[in-house]
Amino acid sequence: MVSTVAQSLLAWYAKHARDLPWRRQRDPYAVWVSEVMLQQTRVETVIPYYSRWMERFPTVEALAAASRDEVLGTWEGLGYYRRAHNLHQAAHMLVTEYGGKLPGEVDKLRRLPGIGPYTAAAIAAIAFNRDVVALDGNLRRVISRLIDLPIDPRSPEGESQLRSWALGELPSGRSSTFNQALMDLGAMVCVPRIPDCVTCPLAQFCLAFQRDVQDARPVRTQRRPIPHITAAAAVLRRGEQVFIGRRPEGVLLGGLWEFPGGRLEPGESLETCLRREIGEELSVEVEVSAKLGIFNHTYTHFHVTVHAFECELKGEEPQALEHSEVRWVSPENLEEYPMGKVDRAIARTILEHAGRPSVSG
DNA sequence: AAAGCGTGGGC
DNA sequence: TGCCCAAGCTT
Repeated sequence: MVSTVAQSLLAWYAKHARDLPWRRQRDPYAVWVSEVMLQQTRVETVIPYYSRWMERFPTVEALAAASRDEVLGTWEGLGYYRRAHNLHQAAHMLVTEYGGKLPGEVDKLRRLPGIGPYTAAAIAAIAFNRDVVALDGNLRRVISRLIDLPIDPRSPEGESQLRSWALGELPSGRSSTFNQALMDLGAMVCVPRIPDCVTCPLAQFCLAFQRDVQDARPVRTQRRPIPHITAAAAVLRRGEQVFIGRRPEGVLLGGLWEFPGGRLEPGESLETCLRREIGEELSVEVEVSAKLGIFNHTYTHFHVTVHAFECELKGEEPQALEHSEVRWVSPENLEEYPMGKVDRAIARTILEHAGRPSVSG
């Protein structure tokens, strides 16, 4: 028995489903890659990354065989770099434990790094058509409005109400379509701001619409203000080469390469900061010379202003005290080393100073 | 269980 | 401009 809600939803989806690259086949690997890329990331942003990724790593085996820098380099710019690291790790596990095939069971999927409750359910539903609910931001918003949920949809109680509603409406054996239809409805009609209730196929079932409180659903939780910090970075030179280090795993921008440096402490000058940081990280003394530039950036939970300086080494060789790996590289080769936004901007500036225009803006 | 973890786009 | 958001996971 298919509920009226499901009937209306699936009829709408039959006409309006988005044509997305990862929907053109039902390869579990492709579904997995797309789901991980889509975590906290817009569809339009993901599409070009997804295409490049599937070209370079078309199978679990190809991904497992790739180098860390190939993987991170393909991911560069997408953010939340632990996702790429986890994808790589999970590919190794899949090759050794599952013959390179993704399992279709939620509990087995959950054991792979980077696969949480949502992604496990999404793969099980979309790729294997299992009768499970993949509760993402879209479904939380759509269902919060349908049932006029007056509490935080991420709280245990809110989550439980959303899930039991969805399970009750889910047409058995059509889970793949049902879940994706709710996501598309959330992405195109039941959008966060100014939902298009006039064209919504579920308006007749929507309690928030009937009560005209759709703008107040889902209920929002408060966020904390984010601080602003100042930092200094050093471009150490040895002849034509410059110094970079790889950030350790599990920290901000883990696994990516960077120019050494760090956060300015209260009352400290930029020069003192840089000499202190280089001493702590690399156990060498430097002389701070020309300023290369000032770079602003916003991360998830703080803003930063980075002052980059050319620095001269006094004799000794830098030690990798806080980096997992360090290297002297020619500026024209910097591109091969995956970096976050700020360090990539510094790298481009170095190239410009060397009289080579950056590749793109 | 609250906080850390990127980036780009819309208004 | 500054803030909010966009298919979450981990500790």
